[in-house]
Amino acid sequence: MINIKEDKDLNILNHSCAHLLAQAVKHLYPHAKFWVGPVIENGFYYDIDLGDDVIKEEDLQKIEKEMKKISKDGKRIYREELTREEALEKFKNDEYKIDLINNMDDDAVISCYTQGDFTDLCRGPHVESVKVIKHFHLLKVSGAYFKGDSKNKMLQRIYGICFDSEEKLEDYMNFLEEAKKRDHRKLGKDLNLFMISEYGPGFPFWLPNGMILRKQLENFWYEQHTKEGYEFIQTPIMLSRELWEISGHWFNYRENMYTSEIDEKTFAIKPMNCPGGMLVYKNSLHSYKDLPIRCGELGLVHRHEASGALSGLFRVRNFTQDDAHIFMREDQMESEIIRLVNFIDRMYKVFNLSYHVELSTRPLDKYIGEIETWDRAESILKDALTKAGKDFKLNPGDGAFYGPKLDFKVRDSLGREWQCGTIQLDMQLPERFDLTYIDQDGSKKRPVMIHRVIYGSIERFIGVLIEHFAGSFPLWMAPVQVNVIPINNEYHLEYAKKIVKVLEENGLRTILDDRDEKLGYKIREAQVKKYPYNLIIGQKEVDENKISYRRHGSEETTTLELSEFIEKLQKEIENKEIVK
RNA sequence: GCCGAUUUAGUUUAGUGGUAAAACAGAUGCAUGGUAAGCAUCAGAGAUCAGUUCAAUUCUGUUAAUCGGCACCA
Repeated sequence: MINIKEDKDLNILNHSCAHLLAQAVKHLYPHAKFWVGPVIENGFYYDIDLGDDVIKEEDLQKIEKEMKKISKDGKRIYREELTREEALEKFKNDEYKIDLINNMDDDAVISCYTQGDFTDLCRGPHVESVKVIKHFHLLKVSGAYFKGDSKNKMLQRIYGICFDSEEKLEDYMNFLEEAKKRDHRKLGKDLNLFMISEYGPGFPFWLPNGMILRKQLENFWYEQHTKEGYEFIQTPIMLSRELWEISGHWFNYRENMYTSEIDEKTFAIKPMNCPGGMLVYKNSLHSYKDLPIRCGELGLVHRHEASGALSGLFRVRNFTQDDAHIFMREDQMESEIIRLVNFIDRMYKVFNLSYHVELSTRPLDKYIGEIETWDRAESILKDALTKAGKDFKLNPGDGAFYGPKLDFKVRDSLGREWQCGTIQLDMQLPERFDLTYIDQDGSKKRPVMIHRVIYGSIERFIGVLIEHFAGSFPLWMAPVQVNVIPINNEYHLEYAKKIVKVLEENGLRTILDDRDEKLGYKIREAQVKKYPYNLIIGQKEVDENKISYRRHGSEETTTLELSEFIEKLQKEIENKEIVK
């Protein structure tokens, strides 16, 4: 997929297209005022103040038409440089542009671009003429807070994208269509993986097929973490308010927490697993020799997410974090983080997921602890990443309130990024809970702690996997692994049943399609349901005592001895193969 | 939570100010031997609460959920 922001030519073209959009909007809505119109990965947008007017989806066509008209007219685009005073004078009736000018550095070059009857304050560069802006499409319209702050008023934002050929534009539109087909919400319904009831917005229900995915992921997780030296716990869903006051959640995370009164005391349902983990650590004394302690928990958390934020399995109100807390000595931090980064990399490779890492640093306002502690924690994370040989993007101010973090972001089918894994250094909780270990010299020392998840949430991770595999899961995860279809129930059912029995005895999730239907009908359904292996059992197979299979997505038929077939599948499962 | 849109059967869609149409899925019967939809019958629907109207699924508003964004975030 093309990243418009990073493609130099397309970047300029899209930026010019944003100006073209603004010009067209100005023609149709003369009172419109413009904030900013930047280029983004998927095109561009422009934020517009239309007063009481509202642009609706159907108005986009009208605006597009006006844009085409202006483009055809083919005016040149002129650059002009201004002094600050000239600029303030020129845009004196436009509070948005004045705001921009006033926020520019003293030595900034102030320039504006003019095309026909439209002038916009802009750094540029731009294409030389509006006539080269031809292959574009306005995609959506939405509200967007002025300066990205929900306390400010809402402007109207129009999104669009522009290419240098009609063909590329069409390709992109086709890509959007294709992406819709792998939307996990649609596939979740089609494949009976999960459901969300209107009685519980954001609270997913897992259906039998989805449960198998979950179970496989959980088993794999336990297996890998055991190998990595983790031990496992389970802490309560609900704990009393005092605990959340100690942890800081009560003051920093209260609006996202569900609470309840029990025996006249306030309890909160856990939005995070850490405080419970702290209590477990404190349950016994620890020697320096025992560190690092890696303590895992598949913990079900509840968070009151804003209604507008909910989205399928990607953003829900209860989810299971594949959490772990690692308690260690300061001298163990770096090696432990490097080890973790590599562990996460290994886990994602199994799913063939690509990702990138971001380092999120101290939030500007909502944080606990000392700035020096934060700085130290941030530099430890940075150094560990560098030593692990990972590139990363800096995400200033995006850390959790208790510490900086490394975020592992995975893309969905539409190119949107979702945070899955995260490594968060917490230099606050050990302090707040007065965690200690006994050092070599018998003195009490404070351990440092990491919170980390790899899947992030099992819910979100499954959502990503559904889209990533378009519902055709690797054999080891697939809810149904083998579908057995006898051609004629009268003659082949008995043999088919025998095969099903052997497959099941060998641990393969098998179903028998013995419905009284024509073969073509059953084959079609097998394809639609994306069963990985479909066995067709007819006279030939009965006579030769063999099986014939067709792999999902292929039209080839292969005939094998049953034992060979089982061996092949077991190998595919064992290796967690991804068949493309 | 904010801006905008949407809501018809289990699913996907049509249509209408006066009896709501279909495909797939479901039930029943018939048909069915080689790789993507056999036939017939049956059953099943306008989210919510109001308003306008002789009459509302259709118009207006409400609430809810969902979708696209924003803000927030795993």
